Amino acid sequence: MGGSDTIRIFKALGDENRLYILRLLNKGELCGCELLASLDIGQSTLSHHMKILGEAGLINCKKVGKWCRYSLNETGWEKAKSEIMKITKSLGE
Amino acid sequence: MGGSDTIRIFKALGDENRLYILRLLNKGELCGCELLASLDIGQSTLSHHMKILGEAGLINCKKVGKWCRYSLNETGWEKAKSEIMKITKSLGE
DNA sequence: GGAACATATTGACAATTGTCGATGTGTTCC
DNA sequence: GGAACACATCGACAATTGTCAATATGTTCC
Repeated sequence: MGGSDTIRIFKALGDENRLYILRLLNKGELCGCELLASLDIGQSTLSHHMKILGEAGLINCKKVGKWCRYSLNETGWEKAKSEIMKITKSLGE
Repeated sequence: MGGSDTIRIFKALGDENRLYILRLLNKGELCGCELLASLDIGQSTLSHHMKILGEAGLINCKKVGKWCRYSLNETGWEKAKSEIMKITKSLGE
């Protein structure tokens, strides 16, 4: 069962700053300091959010020198989609 | 913009009991007392969860006598899907 | 090695959330 | 009307969460 995996994903999506971060990453890879410039939160808070998004499988962090190049990670998104599709299968027939 | 609407939806999805309720409703309409029998929470807690799901546009409540016939509501689900599709548009190309 | 930078971790705190028991509201049926 | 039932609301409380400042870790470049 995709039980608590799925919960973790939707929890991760249920925060304004995190959703905003994901919308930014949709346009391409970004590092933490670039994200920080677009948000109104401290660096430690951003780091915390990135951890939650990473643990949910929604983003990746590719280390390049002292930077993290953050990008969307397909696996978490696929789980979210498939859960929604499973529940709404009976709708719209 | 579908801003805080979307947040409310994902927040609503990010709870174990609520996700379980939605999976049950996927199989068809149910009233509160039927849901209650399948869960391990009190009646007031269930009512609270149903309110959150309703405000998120994920379920409907069709009043029939003293019962509520709860069912999935397409509008919330469509918003969730479209938000996910929008963010992941750049993936899997 | 040391300064400067990017990110992670820690500890503290306020705000939000999930839960409960008790009570309120509205309906059915005797 | 009154009992029994389904659901909603209220007030309280513990657990979780988002945030910050301070500090730690790891990297680059002089």
